[in-house]
Amino acid sequence: MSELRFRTIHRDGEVVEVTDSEEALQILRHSTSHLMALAVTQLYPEVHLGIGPATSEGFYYDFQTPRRLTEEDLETIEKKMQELRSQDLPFEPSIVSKKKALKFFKKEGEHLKTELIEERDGEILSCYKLGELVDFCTGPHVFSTSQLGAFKLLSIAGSYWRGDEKREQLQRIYGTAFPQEAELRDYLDHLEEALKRDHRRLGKQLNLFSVADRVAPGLILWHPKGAKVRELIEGFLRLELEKRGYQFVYTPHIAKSDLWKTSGHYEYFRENMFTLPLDEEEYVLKPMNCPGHILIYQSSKRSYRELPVRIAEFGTVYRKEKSGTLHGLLRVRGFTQDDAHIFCRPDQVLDEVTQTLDLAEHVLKSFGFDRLEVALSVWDPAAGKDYAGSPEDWKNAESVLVQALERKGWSYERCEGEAAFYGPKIDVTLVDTLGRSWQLSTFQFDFSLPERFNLTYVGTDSKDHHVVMIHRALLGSLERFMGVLIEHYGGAFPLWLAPVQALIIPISEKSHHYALEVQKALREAERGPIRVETDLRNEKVGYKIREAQLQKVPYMLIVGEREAESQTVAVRNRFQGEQGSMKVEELATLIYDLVDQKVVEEGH
RNA sequence: GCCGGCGUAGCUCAACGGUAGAGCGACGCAUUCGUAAUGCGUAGGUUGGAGGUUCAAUUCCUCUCGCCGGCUCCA
Repeated sequence: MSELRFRTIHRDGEVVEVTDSEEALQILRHSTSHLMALAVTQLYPEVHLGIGPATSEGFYYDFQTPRRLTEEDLETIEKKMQELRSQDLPFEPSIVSKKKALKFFKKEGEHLKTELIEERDGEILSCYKLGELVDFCTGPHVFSTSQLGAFKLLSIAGSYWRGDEKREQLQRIYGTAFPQEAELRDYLDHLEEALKRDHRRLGKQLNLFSVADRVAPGLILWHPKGAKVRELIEGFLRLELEKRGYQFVYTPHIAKSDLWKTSGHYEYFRENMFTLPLDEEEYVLKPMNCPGHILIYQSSKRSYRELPVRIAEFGTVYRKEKSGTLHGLLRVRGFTQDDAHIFCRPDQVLDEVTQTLDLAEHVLKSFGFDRLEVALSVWDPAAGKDYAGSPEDWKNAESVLVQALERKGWSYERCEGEAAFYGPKIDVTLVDTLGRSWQLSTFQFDFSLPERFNLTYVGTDSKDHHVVMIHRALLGSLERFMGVLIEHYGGAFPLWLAPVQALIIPISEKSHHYALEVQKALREAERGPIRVETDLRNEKVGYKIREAQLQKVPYMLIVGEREAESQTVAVRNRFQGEQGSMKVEELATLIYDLVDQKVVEEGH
């Protein structure tokens, strides 16, 4: 981003030189949104204005529109904007009394603006006039439209007024703006690049998974290659968890609704649950794994000596998500959580939480993720919500989470009122290539379920005590994680996760026999099978290589008569190209080393 | 769920009231080839589904299913 600084006009008419580029960019975008609003009101006089802020990627403006605008209208609006910009219109601030402002906007029929002004404290407020458009706005703005940079309108979408789905729906026009034309072009290129990495597109191209109309929306068919990657992810996790004392279980996919009544899900999570009638009974397709794990915990009397008990499951759950929210692998109706529940004594909680954060960090780093954001969600005692657990419980739990975060040295954002009703939590999110945040790891206290199921252990005093329960997931859901992983690597999985690690390419039929020998040797290698396939099709080498490249296979092993003669393979790396010939055992060793270290090669 | 857009061969896309087409892929034949596409041929479609308007619908209208961009919600 270029150094950006310019003079702005503030609400009281003061002229200020903005030197912070980030702030200047925000002002530029906000001012561009006003220009758009002016263009829209000129073209379609019947529209009413909502709000039009700058965002991290650009800007938008919400309009109430009697005639529905479509994508085709964007071009017209953009042209109008260009035209208006060239008139060098000034942004003119004014301070007016609330009373006068209300009178003005009421007269204009701007009921949305009126609503915002009415809720505003104070007797005076500011407006900005651009052309004939007067907007209630605190500014600041650029001086005049000639200061605006390059802009482009991107999309049009619905949005609820004030983000409330019970209120009317407006039309939102998204756009972006940059100081320089070249920066805008770079941004548009970036969007296109992101599109190429879209996991839905790559899922199809690399034959990893699909979603079939005839099955249902939001339910994933994992094809052999996608299933292989998932299996590798699960295998790695299982190993790491078992090392740390987790015990794996399996629990049924359906259970009588009574169980969900006890857990409280039937009451609080009902609209998200699939229910099935069965004879006189009603069954529920499990939306969560906790009740099953709890019943396993409860299957015997637990002594303080055996705590903590850590019960883990790759548990597949089903949730009735709203149809409009479904999105490839990232938002689905059936998904598998890498779920676990820790049952422990109060004095063990801090260590457990800290260890779990350690584990999360280790696991996420192993997959090549290091740009993470951490949020601590706590209650808002003032919200008057129906929280489970006592104020002391909440205070203690929060202090444990904070201590654990401090031990890790993680910076985090404290989100008041964001906790679930049953306990505070730490969430780890990852920002994907399209700039969207996806929650992966979560660590949640639960004050509700131990109560509802009366979960106890026998203490040293031989009396029953309530156990502390923590829900935790590291990858969140395997579906979502797979989606994030695909986009992160643009489909070129690191060697240890690649569904096919090497493709053997015989030069002609004459080398088929040797190719299959190499395949056998690698599949039956001493340190474990290497995932290798052979392309025996009647095609030229170049053709097979091109396809392997497009399939992002880490190694291509070209074999012809020379290689058969010397018992070698000609190695080609998907990023570095030709690597020369080596003995089959040498190649196997190379692969094992890279896999053991979970190396992420250059070129991603 | 809501608002807007879009559904044509396995995939990517043409045709937009007048007999549905291309490239890639698949299959067959020839070729036996050295690091990102060998040539020729063949098959493949109730244009997502149902109804309607019309002499005639892939094209226009209604409903429905699905997908896409957002909003709300969320792993």
